[in-house]
Amino acid sequence: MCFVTTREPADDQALQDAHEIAGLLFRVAERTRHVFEFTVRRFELTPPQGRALLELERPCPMGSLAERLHCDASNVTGIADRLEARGLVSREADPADRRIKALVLTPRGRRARREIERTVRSSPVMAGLTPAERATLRELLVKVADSGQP
Amino acid sequence: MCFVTTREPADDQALQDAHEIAGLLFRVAERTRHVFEFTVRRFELTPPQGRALLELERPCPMGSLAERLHCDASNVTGIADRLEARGLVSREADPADRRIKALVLTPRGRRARREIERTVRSSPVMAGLTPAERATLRELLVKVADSGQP
DNA sequence: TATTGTTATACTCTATAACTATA
DNA sequence: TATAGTTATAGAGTATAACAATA
Repeated sequence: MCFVTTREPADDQALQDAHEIAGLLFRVAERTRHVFEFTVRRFELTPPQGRALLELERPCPMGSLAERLHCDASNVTGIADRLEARGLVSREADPADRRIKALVLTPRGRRARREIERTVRSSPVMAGLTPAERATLRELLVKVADSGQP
Repeated sequence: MCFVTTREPADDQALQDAHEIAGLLFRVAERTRHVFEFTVRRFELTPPQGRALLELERPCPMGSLAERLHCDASNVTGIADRLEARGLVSREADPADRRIKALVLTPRGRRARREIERTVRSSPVMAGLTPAERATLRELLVKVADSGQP
């Protein structure tokens, strides 16, 4: 019950799969985004603020943080202002090059970060998979996450 | 070379996998988000505008679109204003209930939507997988995408 | 002169609340 | 009165450009 085309039906199928996977990844990404927004809102944080906090497991110069967040350096000033105003991070000048200011989590910031990370990692997004399926998904996602340019 | 703990080592491993998968999903989601932002910027659209366009494969009342975008209805007014100003959508009042206005893609909006969808679907995110791996990933993502509340 | 971070500006997204038109 | 969409408002994210301090 299957009319085979005259050229590379297997490739066509692979292409179809690729398209569908991209669409699925998009859906899952949207859902992850939504769950993250909901998560950080419980800490009265916006998504960029929450992402900044997650990136600050270790102290990080503001410019480098801008790169990690894929945004202009000038934005980090405002984000850092708001996090600093709430006592979650502090600016610390680099003794060697005083132009550089690193953002450092305060004890309170560390607690918030730990809670957010814990919540994100226990997110319900992949409930409904068996342990074996999760292991397989893990392997495939590692490949996906590592492929291409960051 | 493996000291087994006294209680459910398999469950512990499953839990570890779940945590790692959540982290990986987060990374892949971030990357997908970034690729999408880059994609729609080539059309001089913002991510919410691009997402709105993707949702408008079929005409859709503004309130329903707000639900799909997970935002307040008042935001859709502005997004629709900007898309309409650029000739990508039009508002069409429902003859049966004239409070309802559906957003409808213009021919130009359909072309833009088609291009964006094509670009998203051919995104390089899952390059580096074999056809068999893609098929497996597809199945698992279907489960993930369908599990839990939307 | 080049780099790091800041400030000024403008635009968009977002939620809340008050409003209009329709039902 | 209830609902769909709008408007007003305020806060936040974003990029660009001009700026200060430091190198």
